[in-house]
Amino acid sequence: MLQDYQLAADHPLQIMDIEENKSDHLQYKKGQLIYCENSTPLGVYFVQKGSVKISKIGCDGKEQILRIVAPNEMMGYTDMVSNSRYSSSAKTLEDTTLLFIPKQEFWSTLKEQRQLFENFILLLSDDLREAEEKIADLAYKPVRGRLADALLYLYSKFNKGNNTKNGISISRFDLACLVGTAKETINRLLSEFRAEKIVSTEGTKINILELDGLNRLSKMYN
Amino acid sequence: MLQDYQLAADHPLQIMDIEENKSDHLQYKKGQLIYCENSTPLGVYFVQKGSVKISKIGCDGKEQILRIVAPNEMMGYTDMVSNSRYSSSAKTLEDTTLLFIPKQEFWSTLKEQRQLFENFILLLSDDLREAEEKIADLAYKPVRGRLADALLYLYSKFNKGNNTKNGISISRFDLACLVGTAKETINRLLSEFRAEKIVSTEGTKINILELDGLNRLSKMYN
DNA sequence: TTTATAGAGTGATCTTGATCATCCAAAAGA
DNA sequence: TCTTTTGGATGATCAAGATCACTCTATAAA
Repeated sequence: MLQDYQLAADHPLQIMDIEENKSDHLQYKKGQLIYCENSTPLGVYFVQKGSVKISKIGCDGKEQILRIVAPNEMMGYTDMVSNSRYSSSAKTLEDTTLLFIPKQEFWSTLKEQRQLFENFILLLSDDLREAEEKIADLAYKPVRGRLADALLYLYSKFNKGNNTKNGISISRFDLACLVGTAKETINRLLSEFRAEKIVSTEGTKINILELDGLNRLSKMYN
Repeated sequence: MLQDYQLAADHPLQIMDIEENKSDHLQYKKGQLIYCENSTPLGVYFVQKGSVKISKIGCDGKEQILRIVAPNEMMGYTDMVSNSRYSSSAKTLEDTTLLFIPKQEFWSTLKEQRQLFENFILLLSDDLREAEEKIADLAYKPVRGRLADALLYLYSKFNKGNNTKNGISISRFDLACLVGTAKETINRLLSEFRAEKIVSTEGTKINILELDGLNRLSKMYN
């Protein structure tokens, strides 16, 4: 049975010869750890349902979220291809179903198909460009602009098929870790955004009312 | 004539079939622009002599240096393989000699040799891990620790063969752009480092006196 | 030689955002 | 049911680092 997956949003990847056994599908509860820093990568994961945060944790417990992995996206490949330990941790943001592909199988599938190889290079360089963008933003963009960026990022991740109506479910703490700031600062800025009618909140859920407003804020500083 | 190059410090790449014509060697003066944001990549560059800073510039003129490219390293590949405009600029830090390899030639060489393809993937994922490290540092490490990191980074870039004796030549402004801070802050911290006998300075040149001291400072915050 | 100009170095001041301390509401557990 | 826990929201205070305003020195230009 053949199954379509994606290396990333824009790079479709057909993984051939993968039997869809029940055993391949890993079920994780919300908040569960998938892998952690310094453990050894044994393969790659595809998110089928749910979402995962990839983050680095500093000595004083500070966490920086590097990316969110949404359905049909792959995760955990960087450290695996470098033959090094994981340099970040992966934890589910909600109940999540994953497909695990062992290292050997990943490489052999890639080597069989030249196109997949090229797509993988494309995926890595897109990741790199995104990371470099984030570096520049962290260095010089004030938190206000970075929060706008983060909300737009989450919106693009979670509202792909326009299925949910502009709602983002993420804790203030995780949002702070994504933006690279303290959760109190996030609360204060969300209050401002609420006052400016850019977002509304119902508990943990954040509704984007004015996408243009966020885009304007995002561009204000670069 | 065959010539050895490297995709990165650890990934030797033999670029075959490249004639060493005089015309292939581009000479740049110190401070010259090689390419700038939003222009179209036409190929990749190998640094043969000198050094290049890759940076992004914000609206208020703020510059963030993403990496320094030293001899035998390649640059400008990320945007080229993504088929997008340059997302950063490249400017020489000193008089520099480059080798330019056109896009077509780069791809065809890569496709001829499976090993090069794999090395390229390794290079990209190493770059990505380095970028993610930088993201976490920028988010939570104080400038003091980041300056220590930057000096260690520059040391590793410029003192590869242990040829120069621990000296780094970089303007305070460029160092500030690398660390992601203001040049006044760099001056103040360098004064402290001088007082602590970790570095000494002669004009623009920074001499590292205590490599261990820098390593200690770097690890103090993560 | 004299005069600009560029970059190092430092003090004074101000701003952003972190930290500490609560308070409140909702959900979960006993 | 009551109680405990979890996460949101806000005020008060504080500190890291940015900004402004200089001085000083070396090099380049006139």
